[in-house]
Amino acid sequence: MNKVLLIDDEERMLELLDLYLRPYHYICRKALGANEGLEYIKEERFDIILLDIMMPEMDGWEVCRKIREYSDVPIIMVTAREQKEDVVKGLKLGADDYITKPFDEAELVARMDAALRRTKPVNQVEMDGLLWDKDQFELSYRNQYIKLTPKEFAIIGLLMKNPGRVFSRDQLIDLVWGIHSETEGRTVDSHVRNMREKIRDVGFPMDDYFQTVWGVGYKWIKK
Amino acid sequence: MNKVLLIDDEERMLELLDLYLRPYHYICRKALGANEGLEYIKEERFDIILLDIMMPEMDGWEVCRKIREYSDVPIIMVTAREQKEDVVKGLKLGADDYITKPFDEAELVARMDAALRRTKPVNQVEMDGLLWDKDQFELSYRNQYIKLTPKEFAIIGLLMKNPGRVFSRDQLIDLVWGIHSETEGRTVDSHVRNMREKIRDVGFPMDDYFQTVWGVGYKWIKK
DNA sequence: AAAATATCTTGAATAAATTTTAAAATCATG
DNA sequence: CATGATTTTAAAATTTATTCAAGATATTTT
Repeated sequence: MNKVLLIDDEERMLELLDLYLRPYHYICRKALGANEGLEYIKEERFDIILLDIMMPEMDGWEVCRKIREYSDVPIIMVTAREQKEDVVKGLKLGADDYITKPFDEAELVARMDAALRRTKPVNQVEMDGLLWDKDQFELSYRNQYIKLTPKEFAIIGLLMKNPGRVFSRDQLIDLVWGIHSETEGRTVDSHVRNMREKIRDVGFPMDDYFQTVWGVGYKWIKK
Repeated sequence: MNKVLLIDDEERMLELLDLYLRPYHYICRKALGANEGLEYIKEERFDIILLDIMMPEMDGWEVCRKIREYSDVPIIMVTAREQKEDVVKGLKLGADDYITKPFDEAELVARMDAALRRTKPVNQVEMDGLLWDKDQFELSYRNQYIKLTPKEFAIIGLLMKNPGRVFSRDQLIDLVWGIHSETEGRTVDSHVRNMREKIRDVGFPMDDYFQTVWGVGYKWIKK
């Protein structure tokens, strides 16, 4: 879940954005106007900010500049389609991207995701109690620590970060070992075997999540 | 939305390209220099790469060659107007196109669009609720997963991607098995039979879509 | 620097699933 | 209704995955 701050002078627009984002991995706080927005920012930490450009109290660029004085939080500017040109110039002032009204829901979410991704690498993934934490080099399930080797840890991390996607053995070797590796496919199976055992041992339903895709590779199920 | 990787040794150029592309259907990741670029490629999948030719660490062609060792992602080379000649030779090394500085915004986008169109494979098709997804190696109907074998999956994918077109058994063998296959036509029937059963079982009206063209082959109906 | 330990890689045996084949039954078409 | 094409069926052949053990590498400890 990511915390979004919406800043706009129109109540209606705040409602609309909130409604759009609710079904996704975003939780909105609504600020009516620039000043209220700046207040919130001082008190609370946000993952991303959606900021209207045309506001009466203070224009969006001014707000953007103020935020940038003390924070690198990603900012996406919101503008009417017609003012596109101005924005391209304005982006140099520190915003990360912009989006035009009326919104395309998919585009909005895609741009927000992208902005987040640019600023925040994925170092943690959690799935039904199984927690992968890159910073600590630790995989754990309900507070039980699972001791993995580096290869095992990298493989499961890659899969968990990309649920649903199948990786062939060759792809895994490229991504985990590096593209110049001479290691052959069967080696992956060995690591997979050891990893499966270790993770099953702590009671995690490994087979419901980590699956062999016959003739293709392995994948982590998207729930 | 398409993910672009920009590789250049000048911060300024990265910013400029990013600004140009933002208003379009492109999201940029900026890599300062060849090594950083290669790092990103290892970690992330991109739809297209914009690669500067003149870089200190490693020249663009070298980077291009390295990428081509394991990926078919479209690559567009970026060069100063004066070095045009060299480029034409160099394109043989695996790049898809090139563009000269200073940029014409429209041309840049047009060339990128064209490169994508040429190389971007279709990885998803949907027909009346039946979804074929190559990345996930999954066929599903109304959230029911249909377990297919690799051959079955390839056959139905090919047909669904080419609705209305009839494929003879020989054509299917060439396209799915590869042109050097010795497999004979009757084998296709076997796979077709198994596939039909599996897909009917989840309630999809298979026979309305997948049809035998008597004396010729099989086709997927175009709606 | 040597020894101890852990990890990685490989090959071979076994198990599992898919692919192919062949033959019988069915079907579509003139 | 005769003919050739398709579908069905079942079993054999082949391919792919898993497991296991042992040797090679790499890392840590002494």
